[in-house]
Amino acid sequence: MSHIEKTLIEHIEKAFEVIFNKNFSNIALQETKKEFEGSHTLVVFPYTKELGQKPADIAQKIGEYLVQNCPIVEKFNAVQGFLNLSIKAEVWIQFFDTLLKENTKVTKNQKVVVEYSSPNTNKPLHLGHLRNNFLGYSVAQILEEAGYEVHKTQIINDRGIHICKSMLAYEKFGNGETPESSGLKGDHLVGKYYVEFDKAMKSEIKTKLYFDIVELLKSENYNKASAFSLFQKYLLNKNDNNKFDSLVNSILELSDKIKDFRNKNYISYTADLKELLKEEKEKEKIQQIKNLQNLETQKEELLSEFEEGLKNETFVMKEAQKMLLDWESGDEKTVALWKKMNSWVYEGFDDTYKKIGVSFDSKYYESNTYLLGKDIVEEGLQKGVFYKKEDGSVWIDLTEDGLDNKLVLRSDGTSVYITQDLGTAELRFKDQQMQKMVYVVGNEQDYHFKVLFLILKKLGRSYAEGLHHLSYGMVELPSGKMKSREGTVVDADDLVKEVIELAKEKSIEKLKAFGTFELLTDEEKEHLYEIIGLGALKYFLLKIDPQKKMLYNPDESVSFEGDAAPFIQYNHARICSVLRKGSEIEKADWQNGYKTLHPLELSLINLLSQYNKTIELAAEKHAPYILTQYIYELCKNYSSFWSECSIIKAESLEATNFRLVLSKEVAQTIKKGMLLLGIDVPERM
RNA sequence: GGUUCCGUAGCUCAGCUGGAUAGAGCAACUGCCUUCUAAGCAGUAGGUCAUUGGUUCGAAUCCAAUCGGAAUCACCA
Repeated sequence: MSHIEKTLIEHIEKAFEVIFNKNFSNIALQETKKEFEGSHTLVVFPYTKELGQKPADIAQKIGEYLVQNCPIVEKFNAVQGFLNLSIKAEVWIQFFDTLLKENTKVTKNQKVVVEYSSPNTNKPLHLGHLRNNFLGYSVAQILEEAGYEVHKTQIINDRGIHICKSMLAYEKFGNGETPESSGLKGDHLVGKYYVEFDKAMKSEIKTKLYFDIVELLKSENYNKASAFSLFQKYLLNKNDNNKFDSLVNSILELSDKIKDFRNKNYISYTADLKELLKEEKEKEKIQQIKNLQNLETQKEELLSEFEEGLKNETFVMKEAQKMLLDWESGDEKTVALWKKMNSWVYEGFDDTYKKIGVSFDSKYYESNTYLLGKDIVEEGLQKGVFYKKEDGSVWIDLTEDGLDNKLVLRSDGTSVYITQDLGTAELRFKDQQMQKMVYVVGNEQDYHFKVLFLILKKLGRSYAEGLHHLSYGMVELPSGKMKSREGTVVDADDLVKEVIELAKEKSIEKLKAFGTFELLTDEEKEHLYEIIGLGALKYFLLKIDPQKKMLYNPDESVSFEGDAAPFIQYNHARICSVLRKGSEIEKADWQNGYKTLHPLELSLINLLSQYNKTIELAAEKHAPYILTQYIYELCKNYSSFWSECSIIKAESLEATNFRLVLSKEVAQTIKKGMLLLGIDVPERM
């Protein structure tokens, strides 16, 4: 709380006591809305009951008292139950002066581990990873600014069936290709073979027979017997047993039901459910349509299960699964290939991380941690937190906490995802001794982390209370979700390149217009395009509340105007420009000599004073978007100030000096804040 | 079906620990570069805050129900 607020609150408490003979302890002020005069507002409604007077009267009386007795209050206005207070200009100027001198950075004496990025090593990073990376990096920076000791880390998913797919395809079709020979970035090369695998699997699956079966199952005019005979033939080809029998049976039964339902109720596909809903009539019909839709959804689900099942029966898939087993048993050749391809991927990732300006203090690999956690399972069993089923699998009952029963160890004694994460959390704590830990992971894992944290709590881990899942929504395209299989992913490297190119285009004409083009070396220009392009992209991704899914429209691209990074960077560059010009100007004692304060100057001082509070809030909520809002607000105010108030040619030397100092402070705050977002700001643009 | 999250201007989003006439940006329209960088400034227009009910002096905000959308509920990771 600022000195001004404190003084006001003290006097308001006093006023209540003197005028009404009442004591109120937790008095809160709020910012005055722009349309009204003043900077601080007391809302008096909460006190009306106790005081038994009209809100406007209370406001009036307290206002009068404050003007008389509180030395910092200049004047007031009372609108209904709102008492708006104006503070004297010299108080603001003095306040600003102390603001410049004070250094309020406090240390929290706590360590936070921030985990983010966590990619798979079978394909390159995409737009979703960018959101994750920018968020994680920025949250780490903000926590550090708020006084925490921060350790940035990631866990790399470097093992599993997905990597084996790339490896297998590489073995089959790679012909010894390398990043050097192909000119491809390592992660893109490996990603290419991941796609190759998918192609191979699909071509294996796309036999006429397969199509016939699926088509038959999808349609409603099937012949049950022929469906079965086709199906048997297909499976015979695959030399497999008839484990799909029941699945196919269910699908056929559902088809029957749907057909039946249609015939009985005469429902047509064309019935417009939404129209009916709007008019709220024909409720019966609506219900029927819903029932039908329900059946159809069920059928679709079974069908996709069937198709997935068929994929697992392909030769390539079997081979990939064998490869995984080989890897797990430490087969030399497999491990060597795995190492080689992973190293390509890491090189590619490092390039990308470097380009986008994120970094890590440590890395964990799942190949090292996937066996962890079994001792915790043992501990849990002893403590009675877990229980064992007859088949040897270990579970935890979370039904009392509103969750389900959850498996923590397979019946064959191997780890599952959550076992690993338990073990990894324990390992992290051993390594870092942190009080808090932030996992930056997509919201499809909300349930997983709920369970994870709950288990650690039940096991009595000291660090369990400090665990936080920073869950963020998926990045979607106008066409819907990004799917690598359908080729609708936005590749991180491509996007970064595009956005820098775009920045270059826009910048060149601007630079020429401002006469800056000749002042910069080619190297400086390239750097400028990069920080503008990347800045725009980062800001675009960070300014949205993480928990919301966000829409990325490639056609509209990333914004360079308005609420966007270039506008903020532009303000910084502009200030630097005026500061260069102002450095020649004679000094003057603005602290005592500058008496009148423009409303925009006042609000700038006010905003600058809120920096620490903003960081604190952003750190507490793990929310960089709170910081983007603050910086944008600051810039908008400054921009208005810029066009309203002349700096170099101000009305007095004191005014010029004051405005130069004010501008410098704004520029520094912009720079500091933007760096916490991972965005650099230029001195010329 | 259970759980969680979301629904605010044509579009993308703020506001949600209850307070004044619900705010920005984009897109549209009007002005403003002979003056510190116009990636800007000033303005116009655009809203049933999904719906209904409740709590309250006061609800976009809190509670309940309903409607829409998403995620999740694997001996996958």
